[in-house]
Amino acid sequence: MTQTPAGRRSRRATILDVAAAAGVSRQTVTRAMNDMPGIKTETRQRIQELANELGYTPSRFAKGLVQGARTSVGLAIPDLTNPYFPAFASSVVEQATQRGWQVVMDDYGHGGRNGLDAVEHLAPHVDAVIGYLGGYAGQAQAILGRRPLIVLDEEPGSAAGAITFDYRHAAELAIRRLRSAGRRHIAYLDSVRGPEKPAHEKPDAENHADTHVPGMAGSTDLLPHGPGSGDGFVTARGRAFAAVLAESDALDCVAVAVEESASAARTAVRDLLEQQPGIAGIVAFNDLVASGVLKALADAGKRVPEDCLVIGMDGIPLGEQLSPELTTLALDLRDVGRTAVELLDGLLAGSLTAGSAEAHLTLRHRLVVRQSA
Amino acid sequence: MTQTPAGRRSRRATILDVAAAAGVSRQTVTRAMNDMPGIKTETRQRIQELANELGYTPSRFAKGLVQGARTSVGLAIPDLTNPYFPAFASSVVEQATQRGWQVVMDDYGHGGRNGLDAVEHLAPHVDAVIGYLGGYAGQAQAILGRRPLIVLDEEPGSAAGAITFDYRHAAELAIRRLRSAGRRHIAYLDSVRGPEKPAHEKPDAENHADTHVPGMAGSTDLLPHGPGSGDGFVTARGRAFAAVLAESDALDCVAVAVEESASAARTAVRDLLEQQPGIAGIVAFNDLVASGVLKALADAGKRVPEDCLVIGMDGIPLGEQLSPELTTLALDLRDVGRTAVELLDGLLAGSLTAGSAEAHLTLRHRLVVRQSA
DNA sequence: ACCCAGTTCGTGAACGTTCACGTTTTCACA
DNA sequence: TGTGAAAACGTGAACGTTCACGAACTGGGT
Repeated sequence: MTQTPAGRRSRRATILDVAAAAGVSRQTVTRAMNDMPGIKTETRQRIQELANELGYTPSRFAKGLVQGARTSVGLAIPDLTNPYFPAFASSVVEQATQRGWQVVMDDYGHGGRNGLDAVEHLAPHVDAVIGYLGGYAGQAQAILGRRPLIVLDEEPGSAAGAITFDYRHAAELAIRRLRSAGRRHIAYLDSVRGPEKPAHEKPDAENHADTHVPGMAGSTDLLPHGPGSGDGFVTARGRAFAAVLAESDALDCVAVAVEESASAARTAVRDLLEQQPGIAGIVAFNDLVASGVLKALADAGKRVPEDCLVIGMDGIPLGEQLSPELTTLALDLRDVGRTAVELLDGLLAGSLTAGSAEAHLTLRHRLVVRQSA
Repeated sequence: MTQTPAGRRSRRATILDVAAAAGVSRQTVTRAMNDMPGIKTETRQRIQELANELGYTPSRFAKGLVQGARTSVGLAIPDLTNPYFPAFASSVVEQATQRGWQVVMDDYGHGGRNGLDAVEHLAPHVDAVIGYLGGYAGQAQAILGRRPLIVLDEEPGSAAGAITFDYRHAAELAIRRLRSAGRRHIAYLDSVRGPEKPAHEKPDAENHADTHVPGMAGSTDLLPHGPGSGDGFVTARGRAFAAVLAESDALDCVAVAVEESASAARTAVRDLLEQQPGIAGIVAFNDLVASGVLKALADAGKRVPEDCLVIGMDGIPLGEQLSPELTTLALDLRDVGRTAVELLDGLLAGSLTAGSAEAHLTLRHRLVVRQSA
């Protein structure tokens, strides 16, 4: 009937091709393919073999069109290579799979793309998005329309839901630890990465800026003085640390902002120690940076924790493997992923309303004491 | 017209709802939504606003049905939490995105699922699959029918394409290094994870098996004696190491199989060193295991590399942060991901035929010499 | 007033599947 | 040999969009 020569196959086989080959109707093929009742076991097998032979695969589009969508969620992540994200992504995938959802993933860190590009890429294919967008919550929600968006580590704006972190609490834990160990002269090693930094600007690893902050009660003016200023407190984490610092008794803290890598941190701390050898405690933007700090301290012949305490942040698995093992402000990243999916589930089910207070959760770090502090 | 009350929305808005609201036809709405020519800018804007207001999102199913599929590839990965995989996954996503494809991801490591479950879960939604399936290449390809499957670290079987690794070459590199350093008494620390091990069997970290293998030329009988035997060479990596070992001059090698974690490796090596303090070189299944080896050696007061060399495998970023920094048989995981996507691209474009020799690539490790060996 | 070209918009058909029925076949039992 | 119910199978309609084409409207030049 068809003009297609036997050997070649010009277009995908459809259900009608199988039906014709088996001498039955569409519906019978449907019954065979989906293991529905009301069909003889014999014909079912015959059809399945025939389908296999013809290379027939049901069109997911036709199926979705008539059956209504299975939920598919987009997952936007800046960089899987950063050890912070895999545990989170893994947890999201696990939770979504449990619910029978599928996860369309975009790692937008490479090739100069940003969180908004990721959402634009995902939007046509998904019913919702979960992601670390780095400041594009509002615009992303506009692209998605009524479909729920869960942003992480960012104020929700117009997004349907959000998970943020209590960085003030984390800072309090770190500072309390430093003070109870009697360390007065400390440093905060921030990341140069602000929330909306253009992706193509490659930060210079050598070019870091020091800012001396004589901590004194009442002085809360520790936010960046302006764009491009030399202040070392750049990120939300850093600013929270500065704020808590200002409210507490006099601690002498110097802030340095470096590229978010171990090697950049290593050179930065080397330079810092030359200028200020008396530093007795260092809090790092994250564990990756902290690992560079440990290396620099070892280079300088300082003992950790005796001469200088080191506290990291995030609690990635790397920390346990370092020596000394890293004390860190840990986040249960699998818990973060699970919570994000639960939020989304609530929004999709209607038990939660988009933009409501219940759809904005704040999680806390806990201090995991190992060897470095 | 519709019975839907204004406040509630019972079903998704369709293109007809927008058309009715704007007083135009379907086609005009299509033109407006897809930025096609042949429409007044004024009406275009009016329709877009209206669509936004009604929460209209074009059905991806209807669109796909009429336009023909955008390629969507499934990515099956055993465990994103294992630092081996993120770089690979990230690279696959990057390459796929560059081609305008989307990636549906499944991390099947949690909840007792295996590679076959992952493919079953992905199959209805994708046009192809790339993945580490751990021995299910054949059955997975059967599920996918004519859709191409690229398996990694596994013989292709009936799969369309495959990427395997030259573990013999890696073993040669390691052994050459050990011998040129004059180390005769060595150990291989394998993983207990065989290729098709049932997922629910949780290996006991304490229960590892030693096997003493007096290396001698000609003795190639180093494969496992049977299921559950105590032989330490369990994995493809281990067996390749054993084979190369047997072909080379006498090296005294003990093989131990442990759970694939740093802590398990640590205790195993502790025990091993008590029995055989003279071990002067250790090759580990992967870098994670190697990091445990480093800890155990430090515990025992051994200096690395003076007293004992340590060589890891995979070249994950962790290795650089350890002290001493880990010498390792590195794989460029981004390259692996890129190659997998290129293979798939060739298969989809027809420039490569499924199951052909050209569709089976073998990549090699290279020895990255750092401090530990 | 007329025509023509270009612009703007509308209509039938098709994509491939499932759903809700309706029709035929089977078969055990009276 | 009917009979009736259950099993097996078939048919129109619908899902929501785009494609190919055709119709109507616009405006400038004669």
